[in-house]
Amino acid sequence: MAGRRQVANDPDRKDRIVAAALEVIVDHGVHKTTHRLIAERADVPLGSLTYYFDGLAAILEAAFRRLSSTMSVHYRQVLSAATTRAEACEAVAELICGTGYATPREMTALFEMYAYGNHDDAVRALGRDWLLVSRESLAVHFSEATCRALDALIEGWPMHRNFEGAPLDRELVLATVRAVVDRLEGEE
Amino acid sequence: MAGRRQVANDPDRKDRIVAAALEVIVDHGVHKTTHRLIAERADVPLGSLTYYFDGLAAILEAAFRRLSSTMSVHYRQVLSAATTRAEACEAVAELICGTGYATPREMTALFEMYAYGNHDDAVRALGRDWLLVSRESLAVHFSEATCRALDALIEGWPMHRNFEGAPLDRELVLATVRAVVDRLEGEE
DNA sequence: CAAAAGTGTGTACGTCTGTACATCACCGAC
DNA sequence: GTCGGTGATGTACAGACGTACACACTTTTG
Repeated sequence: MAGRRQVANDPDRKDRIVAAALEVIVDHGVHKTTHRLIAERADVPLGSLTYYFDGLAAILEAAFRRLSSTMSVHYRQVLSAATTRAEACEAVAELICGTGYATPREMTALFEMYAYGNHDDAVRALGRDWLLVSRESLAVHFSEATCRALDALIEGWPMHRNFEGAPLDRELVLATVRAVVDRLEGEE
Repeated sequence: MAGRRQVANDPDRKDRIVAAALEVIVDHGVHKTTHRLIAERADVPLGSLTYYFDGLAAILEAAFRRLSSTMSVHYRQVLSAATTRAEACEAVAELICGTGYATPREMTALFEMYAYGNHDDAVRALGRDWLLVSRESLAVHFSEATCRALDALIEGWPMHRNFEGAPLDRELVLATVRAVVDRLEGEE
């Protein structure tokens, strides 16, 4: 009978590969992401990639999984810290305007994920999950209808910031959020 | 002196290539878009692509230019048909929920464009232009601040529809649009 | 100790890629 | 007719790609 399994020499090597893959995706785009670029970035031999992963698609899926996981955490943190409706509105504005969620690099990665998800079932599922997570975080404070509307704002507005390059007008964002919340939830 | 220039055998061949490129992008994603796939789809010889375009990047740029042009037209049509504020709100809801703007295939193409734009300056500029066009179309009916908020909704909401697969709740969309407009423009 | 088993790596291979370019088909000028 | 000259194409090629796999190394087993 086989005894205790041996321990990997470098247990977090797999994680390093995934992290490196995400960086390559952000810097070059999925369309120019290759085994060799990732291996170089992660400082591991080329063979490691095929040893730990079943092809490039598996690496990309792991990278995007990491991305959505990272963002979900911050997303939930910001929203769960709010206790009143007013605070929740400010939290939403913070998500839209702030630099914590959706840094420029994360936005780039998110675009790549959305685009790639349309051609890869596993990543598409990841996108759906991410949608549900964000909606659940909002659902603590708002009705389902309001969640859908706010979610659209949270996704759409940072996209514009990404193209314009200029920071968003926080007052305007907050006013819009409050307008939606007041209307759909009923004033106060 | 050289006489009249000869006429191309197939003057709209270049257009066919661009159209085919966009289809390949939608079906396979930019990351799997190749000269050969495009040529096959357009039913032109491989050599035509290098004859008409300076590399794959140029083809992709032309394809995305075609996309944003197509969408701009419909976008403007829907918005310019409105004469009152109420009609303009319904036009915005139509853009978000309707099947004319942002068919599933167009949404996929748009994702590819946004993702690719982060790695190609020409396409990035295209994204900025598209942003300005949509904002100008809205500016006919609304203030600049309102345009920004509505634009975020118009971009963000169809993204969700894309992932959920289910059609949007038109009543909810319309109510949200009105909420934003009423608050930012002042009630009536 | 030797042997076996498992972990990790460097290299080599077949395929596919973008692109250059010699070549062809066609048309107007003479 | 012959002869450029231009639009267009099929092919060939160098390089990059994903991936398989023989091999080396380390640890456990006997």
